[in-house]
Amino acid sequence: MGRGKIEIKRIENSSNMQVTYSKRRNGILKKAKEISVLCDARVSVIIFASTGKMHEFPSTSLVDILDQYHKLTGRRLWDAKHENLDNEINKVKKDNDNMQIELRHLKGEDITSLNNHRELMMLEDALENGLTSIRNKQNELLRMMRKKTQSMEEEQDQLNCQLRQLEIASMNRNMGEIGQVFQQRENEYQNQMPFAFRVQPMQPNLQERF
Amino acid sequence: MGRGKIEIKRIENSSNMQVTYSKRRNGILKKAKEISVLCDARVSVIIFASTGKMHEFPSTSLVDILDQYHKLTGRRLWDAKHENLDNEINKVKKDNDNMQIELRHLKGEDITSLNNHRELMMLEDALENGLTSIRNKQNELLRMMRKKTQSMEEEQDQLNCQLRQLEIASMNRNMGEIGQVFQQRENEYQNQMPFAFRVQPMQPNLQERF
DNA sequence: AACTATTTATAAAA
DNA sequence: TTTTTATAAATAGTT
Repeated sequence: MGRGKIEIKRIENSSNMQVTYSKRRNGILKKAKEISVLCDARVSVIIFASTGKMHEFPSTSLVDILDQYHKLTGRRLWDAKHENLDNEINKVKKDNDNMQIELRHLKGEDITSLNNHRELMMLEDALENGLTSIRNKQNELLRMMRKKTQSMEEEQDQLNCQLRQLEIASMNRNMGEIGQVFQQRENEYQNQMPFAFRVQPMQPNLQERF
Repeated sequence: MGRGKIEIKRIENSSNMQVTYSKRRNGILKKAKEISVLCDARVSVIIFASTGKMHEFPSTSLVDILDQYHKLTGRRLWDAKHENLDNEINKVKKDNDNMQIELRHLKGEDITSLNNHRELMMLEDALENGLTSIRNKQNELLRMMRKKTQSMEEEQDQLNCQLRQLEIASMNRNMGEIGQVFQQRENEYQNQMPFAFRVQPMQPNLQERF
């Protein structure tokens, strides 16, 4: 279809090839669009020029087409990662379902389906064990709290005691100052007063404890 | 390009469409091959008929083409899918972990980490509820079993009764025969014997029940 | 990028 | 389906 017939072999003239490529590429994409409309077909065309540039029809939804490709041919176009993810998700989902059922059973839901005694008894045992553990734990907590409060009380006692001692010490120091004042005066008046009136420090025994 | 010009819109006549599809499909595949040779291009054409049948060019190595597609466009066709799968897997795994923890707690395991009373009490409640449900269910089962045995007993009683009746009926029939024999004899000796010795059928009231 | 002679594709018919 | 054939469409070579 042109001025002359051409052989179907690589066009060596680069610019000729470029032109032909452009024309034929448009032709194919147009025809792809046409058949998809005329015949209700799904078409994917991807063309890479030798230069590396790409053109495609349709411009989207290749994923869908590839899914269909996989379904029909059994040829898997996706990589191992995809498959792994699929497998993993299935496994995890199964685990999930099982656990959900177990949980619901433990909570006493959906047990209408359980009609054999053995299963019910196993459930009961599990629940009783759980309850025992929980109550032990609670008791333990209680004991710990009691211990804690007790030790806190002791600590407070000790602190109170220390506080009192500090107060006493402080008081004592004041007393000491007063004593010094008296001493001073005593010295001043030493020669004027007989020894019988000399003042002794108050509570001398408390000073020993400091 | 045919006997008449056609509009590019869905061909409603099914067999016409079929013919057109076949011709145009061949046309596109041929042109794909041609451009790939003429212009040293890489081409992938995949066509699905509305019936689901697939044709492609080239018949292999789509994967390579898709690799190139990815390199050129940066659009990784499976990234979106992978991401979705990743998200889903993470979500499900999280659910899984939570459920596992809940399960272990309900079973009284790993509760050392639970140090607040509120949680422990909630657990306890859940377990007690579960236990109540289970026990209710067990009671229900027990009741059903009792009912069942009761109805079975009743049925057996009834069967026994019917059996006795059959026995009685059978006996009665035998008695009847014996009675007939006596009757016969009676007839035979009727003239020789006075009426005072005539035999009456045994247990005449049992016959009424049959 | 347009033109156009020619080839090719294909619509309708068989 | 495939073939035939008249015609539309595509395009090779030219401008």
